[in-house]
Amino acid sequence: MTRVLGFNGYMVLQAENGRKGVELAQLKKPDLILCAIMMPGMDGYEVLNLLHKQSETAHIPFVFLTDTAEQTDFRKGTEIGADDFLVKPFDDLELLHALETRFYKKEILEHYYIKSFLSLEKLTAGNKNGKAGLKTVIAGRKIKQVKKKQILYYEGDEASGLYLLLDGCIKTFKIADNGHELLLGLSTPDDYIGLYSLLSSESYSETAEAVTDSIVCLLPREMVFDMINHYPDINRQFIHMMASNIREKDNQLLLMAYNSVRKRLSQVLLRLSTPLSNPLLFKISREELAGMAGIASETVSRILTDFKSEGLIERVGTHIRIIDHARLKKMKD
Amino acid sequence: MTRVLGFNGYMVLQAENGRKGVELAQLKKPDLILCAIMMPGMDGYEVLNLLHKQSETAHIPFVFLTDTAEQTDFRKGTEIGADDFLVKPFDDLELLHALETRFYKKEILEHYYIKSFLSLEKLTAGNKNGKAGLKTVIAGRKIKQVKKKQILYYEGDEASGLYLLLDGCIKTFKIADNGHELLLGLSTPDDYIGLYSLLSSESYSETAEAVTDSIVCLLPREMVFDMINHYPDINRQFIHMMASNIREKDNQLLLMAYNSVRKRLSQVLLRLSTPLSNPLLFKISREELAGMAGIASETVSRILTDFKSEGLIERVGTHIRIIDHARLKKMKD
DNA sequence: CGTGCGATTGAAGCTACTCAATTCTTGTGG
DNA sequence: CCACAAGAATTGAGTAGCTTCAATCGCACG
Repeated sequence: MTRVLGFNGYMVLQAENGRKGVELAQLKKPDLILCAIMMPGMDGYEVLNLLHKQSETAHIPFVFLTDTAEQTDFRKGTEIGADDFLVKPFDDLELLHALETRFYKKEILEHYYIKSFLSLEKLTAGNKNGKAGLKTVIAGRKIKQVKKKQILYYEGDEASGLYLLLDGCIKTFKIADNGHELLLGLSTPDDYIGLYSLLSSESYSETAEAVTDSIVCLLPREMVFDMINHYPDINRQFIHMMASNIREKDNQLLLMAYNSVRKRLSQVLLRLSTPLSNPLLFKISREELAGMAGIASETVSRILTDFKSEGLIERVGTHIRIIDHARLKKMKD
Repeated sequence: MTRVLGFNGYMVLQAENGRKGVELAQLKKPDLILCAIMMPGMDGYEVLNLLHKQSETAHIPFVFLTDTAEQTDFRKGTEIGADDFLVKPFDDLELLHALETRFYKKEILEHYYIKSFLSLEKLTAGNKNGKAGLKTVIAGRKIKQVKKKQILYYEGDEASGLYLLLDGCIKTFKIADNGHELLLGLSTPDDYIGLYSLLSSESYSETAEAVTDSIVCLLPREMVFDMINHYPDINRQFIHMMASNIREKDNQLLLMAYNSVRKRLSQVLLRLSTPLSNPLLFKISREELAGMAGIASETVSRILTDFKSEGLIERVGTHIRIIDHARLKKMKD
């Protein structure tokens, strides 16, 4: 591989084991890292983990090399921040192609890199001292593309960090014994995902899945705690976010407990109509609506038809447009 | 009044208006304050509010003087921390009696004063520097008795502070349109009440009512923010408390949305069995159980009878004893 | 020792769920 | 660009599970 890459104009540095590889990466800061998963001593996951804890090496694209025979935990790798997997046997062309697409994608993500910086900067609005410090703290954040329906993390996974959604839409949900899923959050750009799990324990308490193709930025666990401890503004924002969230959940709890599905669905529609880009027209699956309101998807269909005939909403294809916002709000039980 | 009190061995200081009264109180730190509600310029509520913001004057017993004719907002007064009301016309004996009971009660509450200090100290466990500072911060907290069924605060009231429950039991709930109430929290000694409302906005988002006679300690708004800003340990504890709370609420939401009332009630019973002093035997009204599980109280009765015949619980009078903890946990939908 | 509130039980009715069939959308391959 | 298939949405029928209303019972408190 070293030879092939050298012929093609790449400059290659080698390390004979995991520990030396980490040291080399920290010293030389390469443009990309290729790393085997199965290694004696420190394995690939550990290498990745270590490099991601350091802000100077966290943003370097990281590609795992793995054998077909090995049972590879792709999910684990993706979650802790691997960018790609190269499965042996692969020929020279495949190798080069993989690296090229990786570099190409990195370029695309640069745009979002700036965006994530702006979002994070917002957190410290008004705080002059230490802003330079924040820059170095957040310099090492990792930007990741998530395809539609791809899982960001599963309930029970180790909470590796906090996700900042830059583009797209991500839902978090829990699954009940009977297989129904309840949507807990529907995140839009600039929202934080997994904050509560990160702050309360070691593992995620819900599953996060991309509703549409999305771009997220992963802030590693340590970085988040650093931010909270060193930046009072961020601290305050997080506290405020959590406290507001609790109030909202209390309201939802009340709704779930004592209101008809009609009312619940109307509230869900209103909740959706605020944050989304086009405030009155949006596309969402019945399944998802059902998950948000805690009802069966068939019932959603029925009620939406009722709402339509009552002139509250309009259906444009599978899109929904809210017509009578006021009357929807005043919905009786 | 000055004359009567003087004859009876009290030393009395007078102020001609609200502003001067505040200054005098701050300067002389009296053992008790008598204050009219209706006054030109600064009214009694404002006086009380100002004095409660200062830790040196916050703990001084405060008694309002009011006319029968005046429409007095007793609730508002009690909530912002008044200890008693003297309604004119009153004779000398009534005046003296009121003051004596006030001083007597203060003495009783001294015991709880120490207890509240210990609770607060727990928050800073492990933090050595600045503990002395904390002592002065929390020195001015106010201890209050709340009788059974008395309201601590109503939903919508201005969030004047955080309550630390020292003794008794307090429930927080919201009321649905159809009149049903949903219990959001059942606090036992050492719990904080109203934290989320305080941190997220100006007003309480739920109602708090004493289930049994209780003793609470009011930490004024400013004091709480001071504590959060200056004591990283407290900050961390609060963040952790909130994050855990969110996770718990998510679980409840899931339960409410997709589980049978049987399962919901079983979970509620389990939830009750952990924090209470006697872990397996407790007394709670059907109404309250219904409020926690979000179901009708009649249904609670029915299900409890079922549980009993299935050997899961036992009813001793109106008390409930959990027999088969394990089977209750594994309850199918 | 009575009284009143809370708990229990019964009966009836309705909401929203499940299962199943049909129609509509969307994405894919030729 | 169209046809087709797979999945999503809608509609229908039947029913379980809870709620509501109402009557009776029993415990706890003064």
